[in-house]
Amino acid sequence: MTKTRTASFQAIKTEILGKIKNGYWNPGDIIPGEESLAESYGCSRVTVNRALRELAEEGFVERRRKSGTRVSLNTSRDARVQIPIVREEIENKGATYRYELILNEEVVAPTDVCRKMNLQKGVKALHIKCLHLADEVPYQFEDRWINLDHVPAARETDFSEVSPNEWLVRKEPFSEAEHTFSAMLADEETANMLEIEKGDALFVVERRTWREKNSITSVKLSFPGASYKMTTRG
Amino acid sequence: MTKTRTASFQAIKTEILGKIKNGYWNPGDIIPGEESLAESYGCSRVTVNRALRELAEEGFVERRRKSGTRVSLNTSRDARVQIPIVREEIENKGATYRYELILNEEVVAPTDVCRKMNLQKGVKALHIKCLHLADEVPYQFEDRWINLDHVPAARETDFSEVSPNEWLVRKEPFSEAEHTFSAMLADEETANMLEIEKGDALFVVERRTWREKNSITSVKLSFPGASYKMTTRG
DNA sequence: GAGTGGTCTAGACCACCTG
DNA sequence: AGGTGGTCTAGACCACTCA
Repeated sequence: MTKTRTASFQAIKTEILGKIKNGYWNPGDIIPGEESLAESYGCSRVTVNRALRELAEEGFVERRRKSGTRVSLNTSRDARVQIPIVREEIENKGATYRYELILNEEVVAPTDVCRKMNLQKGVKALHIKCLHLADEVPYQFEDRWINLDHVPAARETDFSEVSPNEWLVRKEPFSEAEHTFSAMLADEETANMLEIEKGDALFVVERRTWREKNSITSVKLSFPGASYKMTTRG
Repeated sequence: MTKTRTASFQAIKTEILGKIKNGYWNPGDIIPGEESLAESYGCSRVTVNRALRELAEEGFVERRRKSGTRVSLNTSRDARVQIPIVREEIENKGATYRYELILNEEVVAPTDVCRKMNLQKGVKALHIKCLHLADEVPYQFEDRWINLDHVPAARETDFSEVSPNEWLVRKEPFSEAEHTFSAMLADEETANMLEIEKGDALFVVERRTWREKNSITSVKLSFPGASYKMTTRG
């Protein structure tokens, strides 16, 4: 109603969010349609549309054609996590980055890897293990499988120079990624690699990426738990 | 050029992303202006604008007035993490949720908590410990501090019935939050609470929230590492 | 079938940044 | 000072979904 002079989708977003916050509209309620809101805010429908679209992206409302826009029931919130490139992450801390290739072989993928990457049984894939160091201190142990069907170029790449992480980012950008975070105890191999004790805490990130529904890679990144923190704002 | 019949910002996004992926435009390169792209795609500038705006949000390009749009140098990407409400998380798995209050006292906050919550030394705050169970199995141990200066109502709330998590969400659902994920070994108290062994792996989420720059709460959530996974798509 | 959101257009003005 | 992105408008058509 109060037509803010600097009328904008931003102001409308804030106003609508305010009405959700203070209980004017409750979870599950349907809020007025775009047209009606546009009229009451004295702006065009496109502007209201953008405000609502962004609120929907941020999870505050849910929209459906015909039935309209309603305040989300689900109170959970999205937060953004930055998934950095290891090298950049280390260098941003002012440390010197070093990379060490441990293993690079084309072998038949074990069944759990086949499942994760939608591979047929018995198909060969590229298995790579490597270590990322910050100022010569082990920082991250990487255990990766690459789908050679979709990334054949990986076969002829010299991963002793470039880390598969960076190479893939540059050559094979992904469209979809799935990350799983968990905590576990270090097994012997990982402990040796990271120069910690077997049974120490590990922060583990498992990442699977796809390009147009084609599986590209599946990787397990292990960090010494005490040292790794990932921060996000939400 | 090839005006896709279903011409759309989406198609333009894909096309531009393709040119970034296949190296037609490299990181750091400036890509043509909106007007020029609009002309070559045979669409309006607003449509190109939306495509580029979303690519910028997703981190593929960076935009600045006057200087234009360039392909991002920083290859890191944002992913979205869902931070669920414990009860919903458990119930969504089909398990029965139960909540148990362990501790609820108003005490002088230790220095590390003061620092985290911007409290003056010697100020009292509400300290709550509680346990969330799924089908009677300990699922999450919560160790929380609430700032009574900004949330005085917490003093008179009966947290044996409502978990502080849900109570706060209902009272102040839209505060700013910061999350830190890490892995650590269970200390004795946490191990007892979660019915695991001391030294087992824990997945730890620390969350701090604010309302208008006023610190509300600081909480440490511990999960048995092997059982907790947090998934994200990006 | 009808109502709502999803998107597009053409033209316009503004705000910011850089040279 | 001028170029580029940021946003707004009015009107239009489409697509999905619910009754």
